[in-house]
Amino acid sequence: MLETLTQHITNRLGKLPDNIDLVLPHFEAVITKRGDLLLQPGEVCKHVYFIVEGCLQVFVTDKNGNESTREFYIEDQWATDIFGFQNQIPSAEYIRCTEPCKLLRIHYESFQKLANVVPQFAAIYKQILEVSYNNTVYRVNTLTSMDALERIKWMMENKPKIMARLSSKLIASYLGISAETLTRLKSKI
Amino acid sequence: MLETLTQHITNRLGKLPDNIDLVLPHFEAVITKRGDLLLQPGEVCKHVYFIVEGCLQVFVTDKNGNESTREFYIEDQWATDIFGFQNQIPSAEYIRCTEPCKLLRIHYESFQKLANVVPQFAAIYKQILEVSYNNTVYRVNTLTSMDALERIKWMMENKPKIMARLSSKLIASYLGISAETLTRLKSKI
DNA sequence: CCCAACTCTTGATAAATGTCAAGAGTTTAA
DNA sequence: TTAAACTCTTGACATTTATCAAGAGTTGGG
Repeated sequence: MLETLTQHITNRLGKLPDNIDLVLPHFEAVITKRGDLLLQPGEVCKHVYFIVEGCLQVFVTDKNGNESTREFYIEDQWATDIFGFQNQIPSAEYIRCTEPCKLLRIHYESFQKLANVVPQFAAIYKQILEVSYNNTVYRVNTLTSMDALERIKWMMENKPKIMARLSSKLIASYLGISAETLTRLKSKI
Repeated sequence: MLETLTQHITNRLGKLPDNIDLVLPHFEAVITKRGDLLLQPGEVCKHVYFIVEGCLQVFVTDKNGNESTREFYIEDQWATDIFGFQNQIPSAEYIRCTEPCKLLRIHYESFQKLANVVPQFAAIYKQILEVSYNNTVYRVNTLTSMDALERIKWMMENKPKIMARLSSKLIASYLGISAETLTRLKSKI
């Protein structure tokens, strides 16, 4: 599994950093089942997860227990509750495996150490932070400026893999609509 | 105006950095009128703005021309379209002064130079990026998991200054509802 | 200081989306 | 392999929110 991570780092930096051996030992393999929870509200998020295989759903629940998905992460991506992680404060979110997963996780202390000691690691973190922020900004703008049908079309164009891979219920929870509305509107396209 | 920025930097770093004189000369004062646009969709965002006095609205428009506000920024905050700025690509957003403003702006080239040369500047940027990302994550979660009334209450508790300062129309555009709905629901609290 | 332009509120109505229910199809885990 | 648990779709209906309109109040730039 570490080869996947090595490849990911190489791709991001353009070359294999010579200090890669400082980085890899800090990662621990985790094998999960479908439905496993990696984080629950109130819990302090101790890890950042790199996805070798599988899919993670980051979500919250409302007063009625309905789930709203903030983001899905798949192969070659990183998932965590960044703010809770960086500040080591209780999270408001769940992280769940939507399918059996092969993950590599790095603990808070290791992460901070690498970020301070290995400039390439800090650089990758900054890259990911900027892209994540941008994605979330985009998401706010789609949620406030598009109706349900437009958001569905947006997702089909911009997240076709996610759209094809996950159940309607999960997709609907990402789009901020009910599963029934998703079914009905899809037939109008 | 530069004193305000100096104070801001001191507050964030805990002390006045000794290389502050490397930083300040890169900032240029901008005085605006109510309604002035600092950025329009399609334009490449060349500056980051520090608000000494006033309020900036970052928003998009939908197919009908309705405005959706992504964020309001007030005194002692920074505003820009970070992704468009960092990648120097055309923006999708507007930035507008909701009132006459006193701003300090820093140009893209200067910003990159300082981020590379002055570690404290890079640190503040990282801080702001993390907090901005967190705010936006929170915003996605409120937009998808709360109804209009809950979002209004959330805003009254979490953004009371913004709520008191801006018109209903602007508040509504931030909450993702019409101004009429805001009026009606406010009377139910 | 004044008036045109904006703002807030309220009503009537329309449109979008949610909720509940039920049946057929599909998947999963023992 | 099979039963139980999900999933998808559709219908009927309820609820939320938007839209359009109009009048009273407020404001800010000349």
